[in-house]
Amino acid sequence: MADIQFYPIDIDYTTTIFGKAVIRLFGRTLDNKTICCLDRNFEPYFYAIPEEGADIEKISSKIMGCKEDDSFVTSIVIEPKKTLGNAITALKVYVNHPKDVPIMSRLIKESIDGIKDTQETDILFVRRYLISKGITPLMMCSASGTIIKEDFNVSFVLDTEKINPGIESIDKLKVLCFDIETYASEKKYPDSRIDPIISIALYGDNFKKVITWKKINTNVDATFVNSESELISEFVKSIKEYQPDCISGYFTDGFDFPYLIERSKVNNVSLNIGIDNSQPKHNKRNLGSIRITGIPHVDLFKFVRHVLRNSLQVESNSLNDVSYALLKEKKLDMDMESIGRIWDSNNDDIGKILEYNLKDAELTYKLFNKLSQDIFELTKLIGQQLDDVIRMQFGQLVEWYLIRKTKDFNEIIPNKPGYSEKSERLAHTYQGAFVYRPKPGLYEKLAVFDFRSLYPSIIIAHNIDPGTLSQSKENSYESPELIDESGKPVHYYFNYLKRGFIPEVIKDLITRRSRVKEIIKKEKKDDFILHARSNILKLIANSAYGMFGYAGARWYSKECAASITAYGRFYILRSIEKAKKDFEVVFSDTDSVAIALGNKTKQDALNFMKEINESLPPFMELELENFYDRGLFVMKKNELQGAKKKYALLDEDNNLKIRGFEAIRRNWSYLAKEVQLKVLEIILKDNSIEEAVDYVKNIINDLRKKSIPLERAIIRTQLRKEIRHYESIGPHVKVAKNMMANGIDIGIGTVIRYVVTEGKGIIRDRAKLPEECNEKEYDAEYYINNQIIPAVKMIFESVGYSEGILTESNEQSKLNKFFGG
DNA sequence: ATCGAGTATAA
DNA sequence: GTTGCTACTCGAT
Repeated sequence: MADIQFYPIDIDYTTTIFGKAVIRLFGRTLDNKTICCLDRNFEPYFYAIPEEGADIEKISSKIMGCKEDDSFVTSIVIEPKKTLGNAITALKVYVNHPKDVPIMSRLIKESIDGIKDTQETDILFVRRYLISKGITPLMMCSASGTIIKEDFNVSFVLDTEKINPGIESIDKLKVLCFDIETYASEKKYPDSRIDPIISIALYGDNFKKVITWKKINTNVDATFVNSESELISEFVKSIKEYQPDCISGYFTDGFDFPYLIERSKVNNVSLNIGIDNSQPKHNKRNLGSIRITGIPHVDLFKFVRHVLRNSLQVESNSLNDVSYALLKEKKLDMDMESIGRIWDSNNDDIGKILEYNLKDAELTYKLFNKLSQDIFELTKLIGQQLDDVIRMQFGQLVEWYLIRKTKDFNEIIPNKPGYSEKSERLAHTYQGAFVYRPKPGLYEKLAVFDFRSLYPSIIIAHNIDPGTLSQSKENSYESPELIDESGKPVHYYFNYLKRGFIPEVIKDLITRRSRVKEIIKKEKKDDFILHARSNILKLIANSAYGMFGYAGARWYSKECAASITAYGRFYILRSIEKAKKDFEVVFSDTDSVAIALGNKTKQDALNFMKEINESLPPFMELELENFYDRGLFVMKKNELQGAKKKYALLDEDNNLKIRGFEAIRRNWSYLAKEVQLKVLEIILKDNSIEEAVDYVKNIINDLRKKSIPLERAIIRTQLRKEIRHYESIGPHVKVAKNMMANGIDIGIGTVIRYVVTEGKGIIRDRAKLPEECNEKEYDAEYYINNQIIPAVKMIFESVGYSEGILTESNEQSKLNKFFGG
């Protein structure tokens, strides 16, 4: 008998020759040994819900007799459970093997009278194991059992009798990052069936290596082998020697691993990097992801795209842009078009490829270290596997967080909606947030307040949950009046005597976030990790609201969603009314309100906030977001009224906060964005409209003289659907079609870059790839009339510079003239 | 002019 | 695979 303590890092299951499932927990002991624990004592199960008043004994014995091929029920336990807070009696049906769950569930529903439904039939076995046992990846477990022999790449394997979760967590994983370079013919995307891998770079703790199969002279400390097949073997060998806890890369799900897998097949060489010497596999359930047995595979691209998307200000999620944003470091310059030519030359230029390759692996390694704390936090919060969690989107993260919490509430996890229920739900919408229409113009001395986590705090304060939703007013919170779909005013009621599952769970999230924010405030840290963590908690809490309205969600409830936004409108409108008594209200959006101080003091503003807070229920709070010296609000295009969600603020430290403007939108040219930003800066910081006008005039002149580089004229637009599905062909679709015709691989999500060139006719016919343009081919007049002027026109008009110009006909050309056209 | 499709952003 | 709100361009009519 051996007793050990270890941190589980990766978990999966296999099937014995007797057809039983065995959980395998791969991890590290406290004394840093790599180990594997086998747990044969966990059986898959699901719930069968009997109809009211059904004869449970009789049904149970019928279920026990269910059998189909080699699938069968092993035992049944009658359990008191809850569904949305209501007590029920459920039958916990154990089956022989995870694959039997859907089979037995279907059979029971089809063939046994008195069964209303089955639930929890789609919870994957490993996830089920973690939840049931209370085991959290990266958090210590104690286990006892006997040490047995297995041909795994670990110190020892424990055949576990007992396993229990602990508290302490691992703070560092030994990571190995890698990147591959492949051969490519000119202007062609590499084809994994034909084009070989030419080099692989690895980067870890005190470890770097780059392998290639042509011998050259280079400063890079490279490992030379004789062929691609030796290259792959050397890669495998390096991983086995390094013994990483975790393998990471950038876009390795989408490129490096699929490529390696294909090339190892072509070369007939094994890619057996798994701890059990298995090869990496495409995950059948999560398409486009690659799993390695025993070693979490973290494709950082997935994490960046799913989780950091909103907190990072990047043009794209490419390794280059993300590295620059997070590390202030860029990739090495390399013309990817010439990579094949360099390789074929057989000369020492190949060293450049190796340097470039190694740098990519290094950047990934640095990114991993930068993000690892966040990734670990998220993993522990959600309580699922590292390589699962980094591939989840917010909706899934919230759902799995909730699923894990059901155990504490004895709740049965609701089923996902079927196709017809989902379509039914999709047909229903509800009203969202309130947005105040600002009066255009320049303002001095503003105070901006916002409700701390508005929707989550509303959910907590009013116990909003599908389970507390009640027909009667008695012992209930009454939502503000809202208009239902038939146009009738209604109220919804939420019982406050029942314990709301989701409100309680969200309370936990908010409390955690408050703690993080306190640290940031106290230490005045501009720590990216703390900010991101706070962001993660906020976004997960906010997504919990979104989930109520999402048709595919398990805890969908339109009534809850509609009540939450109704409460939101109620509280913000009430705050606006109150503010109006003493201040001018400038803008408001969902959870924020801005006031102009006028002849009042900051303290007056803070007193207003205090008053509001005294009238709020517990857990809701209005906070000071910041004071601003100046703020600019603009009018809508061709209209005198103010534009919503579009403003620029200058704080007391001279920082600009810009929202909604073209300057921060991707699908405008760099030039227009830069000009708009500069104009906002001159007006807000230097307070000189004339200077801003001069600046724009100069840019327009430069454009006409073509002294602005072509690169500034590039417009970037993302493809949001398959090209063949487009009804209307805009410039970016046209360019995309041309690219397709030239054999360039593009699809949903590709960001298309184009430049509008000179000539006659509609814009799409003049849109070209930047690479296919001459430096001066761009259409200066297009950029003046369709990019620069629209971007700055309403700014100037809003500060009264060319008042009245809007009412004149043909104002475009007039403004054009005004700028010296 | 006006409209629908399409893209993107704020919260 | 979170929601709803808003503003804008381009192409079609």
